Amino acid sequence: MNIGEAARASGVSAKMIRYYESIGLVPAAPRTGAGYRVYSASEIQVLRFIRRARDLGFPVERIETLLALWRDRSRHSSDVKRLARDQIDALESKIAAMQAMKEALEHLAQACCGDDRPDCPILSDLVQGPV
Amino acid sequence: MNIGEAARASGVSAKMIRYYESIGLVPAAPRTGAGYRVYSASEIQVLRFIRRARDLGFPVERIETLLALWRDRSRHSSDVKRLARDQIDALESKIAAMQAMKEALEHLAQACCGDDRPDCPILSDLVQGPV
DNA sequence: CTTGACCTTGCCATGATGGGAAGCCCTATG
DNA sequence: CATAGGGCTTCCCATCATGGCAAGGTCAAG
Repeated sequence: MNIGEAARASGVSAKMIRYYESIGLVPAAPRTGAGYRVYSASEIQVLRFIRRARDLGFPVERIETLLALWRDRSRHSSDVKRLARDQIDALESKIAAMQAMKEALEHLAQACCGDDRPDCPILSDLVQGPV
Repeated sequence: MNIGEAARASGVSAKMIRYYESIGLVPAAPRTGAGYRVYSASEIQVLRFIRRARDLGFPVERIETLLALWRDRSRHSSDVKRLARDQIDALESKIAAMQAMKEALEHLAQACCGDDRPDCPILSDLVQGPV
């Protein structure tokens, strides 16, 4: 299986597969005589694992740990759960920060009549700071 | 006022002030004979404006537009309001995406007993995909 | 044998920010 | 007056994960 096919099968772009290889997240794929990377079903599984972990917002660095746990048959599920909780916490704090921005903006937008006149509490707030 | 003082007064780091100048977000500051940038109160105001807009999550590119509207005395507040609404929408969609990640993870974490045994629905999900 | 699709590597760009180095400048203190 | 320390300058590098492009090799089908 060539890299393009592996990309289609795993949902990870060929570019990213090469990148993951370059940073050591996945082992270097064997090559054909012409230098083409060759993938088998188990590699596809790993790539899909990575893809799904990325979809859950895990940074690549954490995925390394997740993969190590996955490979470790004597792992403790508590370790996996802790990683998940950490990720949940990270997401929560980002969400909270953005929620705060959104609410501040909503307040301002609500106060702005949004017509043809120049007066605008949004700009006033930006220029003089929150009251 | 030197750049360090301007940074302290505006809450924008000296590094960022130079960056904003380099990308044309703020006009080039006048220099002393020795080449030091010099800032006056009105520049500080602009920098503070930028700082607050960044705090509300506006990307620098949008701030350029906000600054233009601010300077334009014949602006329509509706234009400002539209930018604010766009930013609210952008924040909302990012929040929604992260919220979805968080909920998916919470489901998984809830199903993981988190003990010394290796069995873990989180890893199972990553490897075989959401059911 | 040609054509088109695919692969390779390598470089550049993103966005906003920080770090650091090399070197110049200013001020205060001894 | 000399020197030390802190501030300024520019320039380069790194982040994080991803995409794009270009030059060149490869493979398969017609």
